[in-house]
Amino acid sequence: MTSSIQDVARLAGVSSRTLRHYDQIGLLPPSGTGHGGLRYYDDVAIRRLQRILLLRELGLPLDEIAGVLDEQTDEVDALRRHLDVLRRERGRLERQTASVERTLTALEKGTELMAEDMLDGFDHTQHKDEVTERWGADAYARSDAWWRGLGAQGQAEWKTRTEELNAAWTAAVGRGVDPTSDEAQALAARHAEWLGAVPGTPGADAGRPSKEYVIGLAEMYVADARFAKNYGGNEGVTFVRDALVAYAEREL
Amino acid sequence: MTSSIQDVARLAGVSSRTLRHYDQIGLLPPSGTGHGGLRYYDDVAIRRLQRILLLRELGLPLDEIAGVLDEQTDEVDALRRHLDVLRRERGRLERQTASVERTLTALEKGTELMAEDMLDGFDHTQHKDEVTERWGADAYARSDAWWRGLGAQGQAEWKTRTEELNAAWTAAVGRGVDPTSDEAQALAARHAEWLGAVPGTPGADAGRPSKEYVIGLAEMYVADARFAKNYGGNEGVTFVRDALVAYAEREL
DNA sequence: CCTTGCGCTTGACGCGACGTCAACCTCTAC
DNA sequence: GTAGAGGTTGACGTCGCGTCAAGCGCAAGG
Repeated sequence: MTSSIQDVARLAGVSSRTLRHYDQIGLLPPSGTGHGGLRYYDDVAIRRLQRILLLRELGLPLDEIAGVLDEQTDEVDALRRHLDVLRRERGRLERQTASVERTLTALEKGTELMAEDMLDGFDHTQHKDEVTERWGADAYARSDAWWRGLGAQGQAEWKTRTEELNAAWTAAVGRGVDPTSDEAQALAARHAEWLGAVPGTPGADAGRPSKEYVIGLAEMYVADARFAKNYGGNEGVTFVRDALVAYAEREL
Repeated sequence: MTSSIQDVARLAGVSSRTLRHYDQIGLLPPSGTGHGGLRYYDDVAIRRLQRILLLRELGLPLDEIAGVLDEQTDEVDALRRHLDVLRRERGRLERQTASVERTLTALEKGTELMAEDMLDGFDHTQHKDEVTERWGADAYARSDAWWRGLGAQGQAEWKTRTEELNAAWTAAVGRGVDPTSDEAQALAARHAEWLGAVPGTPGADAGRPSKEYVIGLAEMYVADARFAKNYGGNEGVTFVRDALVAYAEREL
């Protein structure tokens, strides 16, 4: 009892292209070929196809399936390895979903804030006291003038970037990476560059903030509870500090 | 202040190949090129890169990122759409993980059973009563002889296929597909073919089980509590019955 | 002056599992 | 004779780059 490729395809719920693909890669050669190269499948081939489809349904890559079916690999082993892959992937997606959700709420909060008083924005005047106290009223005045000069559009854009940076930090914290890892250091670089873009910050004229300023700010982050909620709790804010300090020591 | 491609790559924690790719697809053209086509990036380009990387980190495809950055798409909209994609993908992975876990335990249970009395295997003699009662002692005898003739290896393989079929059914139930969908019907086809492979079943000589046998068996599945746990509870077993009946009416 | 080596360039293939034409063949029915 | 159904092989596209391969410009060392 042999069947044509379309019959098999309909029976198994796959496309004929898939069957020809499986033939091409040697996973499921037809049991025979007729006039003009037509492929014919007997019930042995169909049973092999059904095992292939089950394993494919479980997400195994085709070459793994080939290994399992040709007895070169233990099925239970292959499935266990695959389960690891699935779990990691799922974890990645969970973290990514959470990141996107945080970013969305941040953006929405940002647009709310935008409708209110601009000067209550995140990093700018919220830190007025610290800025004037540590770096002088002059620095604050320059920073404030720059902020006003941005205009509504520029301020909104700046806020967006600020929220993005926060979201990136909390995402990195959530992934549990090391503060000295390339990833965290890249974030620290972005953070420093972001700081350096504000004319009031010491060293901004040279294009990058001064080492002392960055380290001082980083320490202030852990000392001030208001920052903890911006960077994902105590764990998050110490992570940010460690990354920033490491970066400042190395690059500034 | 312009930087070379390597400087930017290190700063941002990506490869230079990535930057050239972004240039190629028009996502991030360098701010200028020098002698021999060398790419130079100013701080505007670097900030654009940083926004790109943040959005990429959130899992957005590059063309979506381009749309967002070039203001052709609303950022919040894009993220919300993306969040849908992420959630669906995560759900798929969760179901897949669960399927693999069920299959693994089924396989392990199968190997345990194999070590015990073979004749206590799932579908064979467990149904002895029903088989003899409905289809006669003759059918049972032929089925039994076939089973013994399989030998230890063949019996083990048969059990594996049986467990796989069960796992596929419960997976389909978990995904909530329709009993008349192509997917469920393909499973029903596999189920019928599996039944037809046992010489004792009516119609097996013709290569496929008889319509009445399949429907009768399907109804028996919902009537007998022992089947419910094999196919994922009451919901599962009625699903299996519906799919099998629909298939038998159409194809047998 | 020549070589070595670094950093950069463009160009191209590879991955995974097929979808989707395109161009052609074979058989049947009208 | 011709249209149509169902098959064939061949090749490109997907997505985000990694990874050669071959070559160019420039600086240091022989």
